Amino acid sequence: MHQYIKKCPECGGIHLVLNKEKGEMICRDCGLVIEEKMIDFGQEWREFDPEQADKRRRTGAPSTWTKFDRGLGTDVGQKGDIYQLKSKERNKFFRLRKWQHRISTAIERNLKLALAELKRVSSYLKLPASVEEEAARVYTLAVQRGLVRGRSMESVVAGALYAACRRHEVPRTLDELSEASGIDKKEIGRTYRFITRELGIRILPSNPVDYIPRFASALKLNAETQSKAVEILEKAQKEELTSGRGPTGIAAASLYVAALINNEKRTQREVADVAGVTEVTIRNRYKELLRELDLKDEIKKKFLDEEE
DNA sequence: AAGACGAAAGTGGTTGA
DNA sequence: TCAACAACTTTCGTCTT
Repeated sequence: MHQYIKKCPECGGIHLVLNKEKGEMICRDCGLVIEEKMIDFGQEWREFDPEQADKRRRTGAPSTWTKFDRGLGTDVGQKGDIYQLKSKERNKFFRLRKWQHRISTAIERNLKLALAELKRVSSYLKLPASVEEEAARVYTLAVQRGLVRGRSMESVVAGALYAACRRHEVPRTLDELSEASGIDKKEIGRTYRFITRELGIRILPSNPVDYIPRFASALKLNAETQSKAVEILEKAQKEELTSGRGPTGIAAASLYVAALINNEKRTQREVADVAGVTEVTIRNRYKELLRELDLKDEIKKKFLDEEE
């Protein structure tokens, strides 16, 4: 995925994300899909010898994880043709059908419900289709491995969504997921950790920069301030101020400082609210930022400018 | 009166024995 | 499995605008 600094026509956010798999440009702020028709004709794999070519080439109907059977359902014959068979064969068919029924109903019924819930939550959060798809995939795997047993379906859905968001660098906080799904934050965190561990999904630590656009637009800060915040954030990362700290706190502090510098002052309270952290955390990060980066000068300069 | 600041105690999660 | 630990929160009193 590559990130473009480009303005979103819908919400004015500056971060558009190109998703090559789906050929979409997605706005991280509002989830607007900008160029759905963009097509990547390239292969994502390379062939070095015929054996690999055999393994890697494939084709078939497009399949999707957001349908409970990935749009590839098969039923053991229902129609009249089975009555042409001898009774022995017929019994076999009935047996197969019964088995298929047993296996599939449990999982399928669960999936149908779960995917409906998943759709609900993801549209509430305005998540792009690619994330929804990813979450559906994760959930399906979880069901097949029996990881849902003992956990509520909803919490696993929420956990899958959270994981999908992180992977696609469209992070939502646990609080937001919690609000959208009505599941306790802790519960989501727990199932999230559980299913990612069990399924061996690797997730990069979330990057504070990813939060900037959304917070900024929630605070109605202009694009300049956003860029400033990103700039500050990058400096902070160089100084290793970011490791170990909660990404939202750092993002919030950078925005707060950037807003000060750009004469778009917001109170700590306002920033804290949209970022889902407390004022205290912002203050701590903000102090560190001032101390470690030479932002003091910039703020001083700003005041000098005002006096003129 | 509202916002900013900082100290102190509490909470939940991670880590390492 | 338990204790130490860091990050973050809550709460509250004080200072500044």
